[in-house]
Amino acid sequence: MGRWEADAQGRLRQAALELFTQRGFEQTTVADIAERAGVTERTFFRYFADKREVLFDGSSALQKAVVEAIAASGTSRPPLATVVAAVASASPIFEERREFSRLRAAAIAADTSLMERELLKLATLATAAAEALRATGVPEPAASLAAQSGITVFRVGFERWIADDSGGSLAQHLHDALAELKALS
Amino acid sequence: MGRWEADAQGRLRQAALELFTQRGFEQTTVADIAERAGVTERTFFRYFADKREVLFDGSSALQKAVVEAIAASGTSRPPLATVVAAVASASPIFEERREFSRLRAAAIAADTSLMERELLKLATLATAAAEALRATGVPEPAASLAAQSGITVFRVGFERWIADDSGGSLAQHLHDALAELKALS
DNA sequence: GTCTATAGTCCGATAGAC
DNA sequence: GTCTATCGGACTATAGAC
Repeated sequence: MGRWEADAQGRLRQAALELFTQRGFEQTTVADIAERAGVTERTFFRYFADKREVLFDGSSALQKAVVEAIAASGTSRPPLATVVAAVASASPIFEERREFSRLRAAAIAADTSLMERELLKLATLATAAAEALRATGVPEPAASLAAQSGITVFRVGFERWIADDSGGSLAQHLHDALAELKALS
Repeated sequence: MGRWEADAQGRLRQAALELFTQRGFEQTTVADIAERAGVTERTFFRYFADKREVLFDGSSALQKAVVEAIAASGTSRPPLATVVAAVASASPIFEERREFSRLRAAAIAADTSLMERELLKLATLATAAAEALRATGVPEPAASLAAQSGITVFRVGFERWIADDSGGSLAQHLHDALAELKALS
């Protein structure tokens, strides 16, 4: 064991979420976060490219899971159902951390610049999903439309899961949102 | 007329697009833009809340047009078709400025932080469209799903219109993208 | 680990239009 | 005089350079 406490990255993430929740994103400086985590400002920027990124370092794992699920799904289902099923297969990532997910979503909803970053991550996820669909033989523009619509289902289903106090699962809310979207056409 | 050249805001917008196109968003400072427009940095921030916003001050006009078109459309059509028709009715905003639209889209595609702002504006537009749909009696979650899917159709149709050198109209590309999305379900 | 450029805010000052 | 647009300078935090 070294001179420093272990898992500086995890402590920074936790400190940031607490401070953003208490006093808001703008009222929190990187120096505040670093101090609470017991490191210097410089160390914060070693782990996170910018101040917002501290709430988003899990998004690459989600993207990896979704892309792999699409690649493994074959061509049996229609592409929109494939994308939603891929997201649903990754839903334990959120179900296991419901309170964290709730606090994180509240912090993002309260700050416009965090919302921008959230939308960028979701758009990047949609682009990766579209590429995975094309690799299974889905042509454009169907691949992009299915991928972006699948992410729309995720956004709406996720929002309702966060707001649902009756214990419904994220997977169930995703399923319901997909059915609603299909009913629109 | 006065001491100053007229339309400082328009000159700033034009100067910004030229500089972003030539050397990129990050390599352009606000001082550069202000200098080219013949004003000071301080004046730039009187017109635009931040450096990115200089490319987005038309978005409120688009949102107003879309919301009014939805409100005027009644309940005859299904909600997804209503949203796409509302966006299509605003398409002259872009058709009349195709070269500007193309340069602006290229600048946004080349810079991540401009893409974040673009996504935020589109999400805000979708939220406003959903509220307009609810006002015509469409319940949730159908209103949010139809609004976000309508914006997805806009994104895909717009991208193909920009890339289309054969003279197809934006309205036609929106119509085609909607048909493709319906075929996915 | 220090140093610096840029974004963005705040206060006030000034010059012309009406 | 009042209103509006511009300008000047000091200031903080982010973020990258050295």
